[in-house]
Amino acid sequence: MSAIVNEAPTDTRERLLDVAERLFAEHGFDAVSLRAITTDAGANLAAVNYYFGSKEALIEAVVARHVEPVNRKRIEILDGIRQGGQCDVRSIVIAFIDPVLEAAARGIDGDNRFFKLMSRCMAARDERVSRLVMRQFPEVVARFVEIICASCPSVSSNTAHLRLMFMAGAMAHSLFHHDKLAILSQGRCELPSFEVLREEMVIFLAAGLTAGEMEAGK
Amino acid sequence: MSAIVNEAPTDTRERLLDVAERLFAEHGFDAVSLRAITTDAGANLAAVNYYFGSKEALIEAVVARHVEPVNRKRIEILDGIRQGGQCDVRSIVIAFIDPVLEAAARGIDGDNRFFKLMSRCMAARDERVSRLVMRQFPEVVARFVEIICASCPSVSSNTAHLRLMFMAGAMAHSLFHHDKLAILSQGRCELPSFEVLREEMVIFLAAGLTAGEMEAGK
DNA sequence: GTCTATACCACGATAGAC
DNA sequence: GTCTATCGTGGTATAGAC
Repeated sequence: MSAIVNEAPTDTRERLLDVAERLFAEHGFDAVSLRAITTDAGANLAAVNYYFGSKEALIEAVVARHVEPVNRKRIEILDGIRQGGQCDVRSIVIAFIDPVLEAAARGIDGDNRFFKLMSRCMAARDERVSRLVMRQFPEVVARFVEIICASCPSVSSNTAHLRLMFMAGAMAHSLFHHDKLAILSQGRCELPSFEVLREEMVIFLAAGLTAGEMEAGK
Repeated sequence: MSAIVNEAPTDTRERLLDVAERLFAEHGFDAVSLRAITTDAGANLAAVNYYFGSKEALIEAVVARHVEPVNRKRIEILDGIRQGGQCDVRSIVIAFIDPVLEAAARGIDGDNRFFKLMSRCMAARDERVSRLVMRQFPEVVARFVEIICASCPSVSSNTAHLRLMFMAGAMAHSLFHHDKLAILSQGRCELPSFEVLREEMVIFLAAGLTAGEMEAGK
């Protein structure tokens, strides 16, 4: 199909990443064969192994391409918050969520490719993605825990860690499965736009993060 | 190893389910081969296809064995709440979470097999598990949405659906990944017991569900 | 009915030719 | 750098033994 067409001046390696990303997001890591990827990318079967070493390494490369900038952006936003002196919980939640939504919006096509990819990773207990997560997330976790504790004096470090985990799970799951709401609700729930979903998420998670805090202040 | 040992008077079909459950939970659906399952269960390779029709159907059977009683219990608890007239959000959250924790506790071994299994399902966009979920969860969703709306007058049906999804995601993710907290936190967070995790979850989720409600009442 | 042996095709990986 | 050939392993289907 897209055999010799060189739509963009991308080299084989990059074409493989693009195709793999699209197929992985839609069908899952295991359901997509290297043969499907290389055929679609107009490359030879052995190309993946040549450029990446293994299917596992390809998966890691596909994921890392998105996760790294997202986490960099998160920390960047947290830095801005700390300097600004403002520490309301709402902006903490937004610092966690928005880089993900923006990364998705940057995607070439309008579908939820990035959400799907991300959520597939979070549930993949496989070592292939786990390793990447373990290497990259400790810093993000530490930064968020720190600012949560600063913003909510009554929340201990242990609790902050747990609440961060709840937040991550809620976000990943809803971004991944929000399009199933119509069926799950038997038509009683209309599909939310991403703007609505984002706002609902922020409200829910901010309330959860501050649970037990006194509600006196704003 | 466990070749001809007939530890319990279980038939082949049940042995296959037990072994598959254990291996799936630990390594994932795709990582476990039918050969590994049948060998461990002391059965022939073709046994899975004979009893279940396919690996996909085996997966569905393994999952359904746990999901069905959990959802039955959830609705049972909700019925009790409605009759009792009490409608505080805390008991709604507990009605959602506890059947899962109890199902896990009923497990033969002390590990988190059931959590892992459940979480693997939630992220599996595969049709194999999706179909089961779609068939079984609409009633549960409807019941929880109904009681959330009744308990929180300012929460619309749409919002209730979304918050339920946040709750599901937070629960699944934290049950699945809580044992990674030590690494993710670089040792700064101690592993919570399930009692602690449960209580933290209830607090967080109850706060999220009632977000925007007036905090006058208990 | 329950189970076994076995054959089939697709998969990931790799060695070596070009 | 790229491709072909090949190997071991995966899920599946079936014929037939008990």
